[in-house]
Amino acid sequence: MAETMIERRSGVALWRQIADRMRREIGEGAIGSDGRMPPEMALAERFGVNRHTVRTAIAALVQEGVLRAEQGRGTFVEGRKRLAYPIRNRTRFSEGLAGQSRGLAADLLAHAVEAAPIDVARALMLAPGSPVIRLETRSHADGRPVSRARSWFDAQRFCGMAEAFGRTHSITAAFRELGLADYLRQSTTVTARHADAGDLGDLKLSPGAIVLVTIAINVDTEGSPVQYSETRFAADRIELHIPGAGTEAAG
Amino acid sequence: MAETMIERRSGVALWRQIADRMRREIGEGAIGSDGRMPPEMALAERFGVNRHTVRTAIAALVQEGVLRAEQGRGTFVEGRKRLAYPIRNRTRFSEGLAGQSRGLAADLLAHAVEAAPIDVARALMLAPGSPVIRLETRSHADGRPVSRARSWFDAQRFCGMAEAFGRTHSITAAFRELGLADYLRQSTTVTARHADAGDLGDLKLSPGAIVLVTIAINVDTEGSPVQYSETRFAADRIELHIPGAGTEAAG
DNA sequence: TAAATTTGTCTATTGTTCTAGACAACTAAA
DNA sequence: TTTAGTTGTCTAGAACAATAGACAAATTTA
Repeated sequence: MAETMIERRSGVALWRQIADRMRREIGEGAIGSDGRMPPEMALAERFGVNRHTVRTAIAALVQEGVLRAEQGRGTFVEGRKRLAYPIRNRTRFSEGLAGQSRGLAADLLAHAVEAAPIDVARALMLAPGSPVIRLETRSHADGRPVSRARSWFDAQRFCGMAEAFGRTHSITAAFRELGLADYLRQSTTVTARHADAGDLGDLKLSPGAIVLVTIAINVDTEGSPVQYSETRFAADRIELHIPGAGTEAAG
Repeated sequence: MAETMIERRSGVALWRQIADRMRREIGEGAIGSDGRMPPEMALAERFGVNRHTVRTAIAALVQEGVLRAEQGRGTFVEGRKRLAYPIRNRTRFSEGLAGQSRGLAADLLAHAVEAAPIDVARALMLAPGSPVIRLETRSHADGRPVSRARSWFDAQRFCGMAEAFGRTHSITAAFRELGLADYLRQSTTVTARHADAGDLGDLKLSPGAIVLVTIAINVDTEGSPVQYSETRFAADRIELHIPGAGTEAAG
């Protein structure tokens, strides 16, 4: 059934009325509060117009940066405040974003066992060329990808890492399955650069977008390195928060 | 030169943008403050659109009652608050409306010398059939007609009344030219009825409109009647205000 | 893999808005 | 009376908005 608020022949195009209304309802959280918009057909039915009219309205909001449409998946709310990703001694993906977003998830894009590159070997305190497990993961919040990480682990110590992550979708949980109950962030380096082709695809970015890159080393409670990772965050969706020195006790 | 505030392809029709803007500027007094709108061509040029587009905007405001268009004359601001026409011992047309409106004016529609009808003779304390001057006048405020009066004067005492009014466009000034320095309102009777054909034409009313009719007698400072008049006010443009008994001293 | 869901693209048609020009009708001023 | 200025009406076409249907492309689910 059609809504009452859409007026025809009013001098204001239907798509403009619908776009204005959707923007307002998104702002109020009345629609797309989970980050996902109803399908175009549902909106068309709700407003009593043709699907193409709704598409024109959506296109206007995409242009404004309010929405983002993904073929085959749906239309999502864009342009909300950046999520604050805290970097501290105990940096955990889902803990850090919990409360700020819904639909937190991480998935495994690829994994391999390879000889450690120099950087990785040095960070993990392994001999160059030692076997390491490389995990390519991607994380989502509010139904949109926010980060893409490439992590390396000592292949001997964390043998079933890829499988454990595939089951649990969590580094923390995978570590626990493999006998590592706790780990701490030893160091984090932050840089920024333009998104490359891989970022564009995996993070659904537009050409020219910026990614924040963190290079991090996690260590166990003994101080031995357990993970070296390079993470790319979509800079328009995430900001990194480094708490002051006093906020958290050192490990 | 075109205004900057009119956006094309915005989903809001040009005529709607122009109508909204004109309504606002009228309310602020920035346009049509004298009751008269610029010609359609001037508006079209100002907004950088075709004359027909301006006409659509005007038609919308006419529909709202904000404007009134008169073929051959122009477009005028309508629907403002009724002007308050005060009725007191010293009732003077232009004094009463001064400060409420601009463009006050009165013009002579017709005049004649005739034998006094019974009502008129009684009011003017003349013998029935005595010669009287009949003046048909019309008054404007804010560029629109507000009243239409038929007045009778003693033809002997006020011989050149029609000519004096024709020169001065004012009963008060005409009286003064003819030696009557001051006069007072003796009585006023108010009724209301539907506009007749003459009202429709002279006051530019729509069929079904209402006119307030006042029947008044003015007297000189001696108490002798000098004017008998029947005035028809456009009820949607004028309201009559009769001050309380204490507001003005009796003559 | 297959089916269902969802967004993207294309064609065609209809209705609305805007432009353009001409002329009629009316008013006011010269 | 004539002229200029103004609103009213008509026709025609271009640009934009909305509808309708079909199918492609991508993703998710069964």
